[in-house]
Amino acid sequence: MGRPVKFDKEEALQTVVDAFWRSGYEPCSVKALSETLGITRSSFYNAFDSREALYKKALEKYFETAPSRALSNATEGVSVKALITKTYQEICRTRAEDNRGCMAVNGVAELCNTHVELGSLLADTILGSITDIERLLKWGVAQQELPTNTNIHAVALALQTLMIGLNVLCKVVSSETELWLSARTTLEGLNLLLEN
Amino acid sequence: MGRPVKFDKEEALQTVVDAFWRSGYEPCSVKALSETLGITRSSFYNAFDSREALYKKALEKYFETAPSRALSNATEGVSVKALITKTYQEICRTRAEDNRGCMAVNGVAELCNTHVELGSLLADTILGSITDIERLLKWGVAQQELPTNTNIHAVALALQTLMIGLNVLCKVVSSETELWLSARTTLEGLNLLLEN
DNA sequence: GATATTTTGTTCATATATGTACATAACGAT
DNA sequence: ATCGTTATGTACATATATGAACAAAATATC
Repeated sequence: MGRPVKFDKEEALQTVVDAFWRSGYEPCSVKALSETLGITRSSFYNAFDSREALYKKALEKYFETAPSRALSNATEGVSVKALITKTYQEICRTRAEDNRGCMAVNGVAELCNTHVELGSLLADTILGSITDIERLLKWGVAQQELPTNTNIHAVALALQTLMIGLNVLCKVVSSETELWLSARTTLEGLNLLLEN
Repeated sequence: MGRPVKFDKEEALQTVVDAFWRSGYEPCSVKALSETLGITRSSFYNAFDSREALYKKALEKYFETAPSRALSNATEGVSVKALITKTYQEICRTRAEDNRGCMAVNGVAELCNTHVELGSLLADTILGSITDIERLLKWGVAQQELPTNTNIHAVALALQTLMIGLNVLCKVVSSETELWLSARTTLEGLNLLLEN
């Protein structure tokens, strides 16, 4: 059944994730990506329908290991404060290592005003993340970990804003300690800090 | 003497600010900018040394009217809490109007990993902003508006992170009410909210 | 080993992008 | 009106970028 592909498609996708993540969408031309992968543009177009489609696939793959998945994948019953504290610590740790920030946040900043299709896709991921945080906070109220009068939506917005801020700040402030100082201060103010 | 310039340079610079601000650095090629300005590339290169140099000038002009200048230009004696509250309200208001965010924050997200020169310039503006906020908070402590044990650096980092977060979030959440809900919640937690 | 199938390599066509070079145009000054 | 000066318009050279078209290569199946 036809000539076999010369390169590992999964490995290539990971390479592409790293490229989009670090450099953004526009700097990664089909030519540049193809050269990075060591394939011709011809093979590129054959393997991945288009650069836009590939970016979408890369974004999905990115989310498989993004620190924020801990908030989305949480199950009812966990300590909400502990989970939030740990997740933001993890964000600070990983973002301080490299300084690429979050691929989705980078994408929002780069594309929301220039690329209709990807811009709204990225916007939706942020909105979805806010919804996930709201779900988590509701559990926290239900299990009496958080005050009954907690403004779920307001706190979720504040948490998402914090996450976005950290993911951009890490490009300027590369110390994990400094990033965590920022996050910790905000979380404490929101009464969501619970270090073990 | 010599042939007079055909276009208003100040007006052109403002147009360029808007273009860089909305679309980012890379999408604004010399060709695109020249066409927007209605001049030839020849005139462009003659008027502005390079695209990079023009971006720097545009960034300066941007800061002349950025909402955050209120924090940098503040003089000793003002109510720190009131100023901070008002400034963040103003940020939410203006960012909700258009959804361009902050030109510097956009630039950090886009360029810090791809453009050494502009990347570090933009990073420095963010670091400078943190210093400005620290100065303000010190006044607040000195005039006993803020507690003596205030961790100046930590709160400044948190405020800067909030500002960055809002300036990206506004590309996704275009309601002033929602943005302010996020900002208000964080400021309240930091004990910096003082609405009049 | 001939064939169908799929990837790969090459070429074509076209548009963008940058920077330079040089001729021309439009002014002020003498 | 000529000259120096500066902006502008045009042209040149080169590199990037995209997408399609088509030939060539490499496999599985028969």
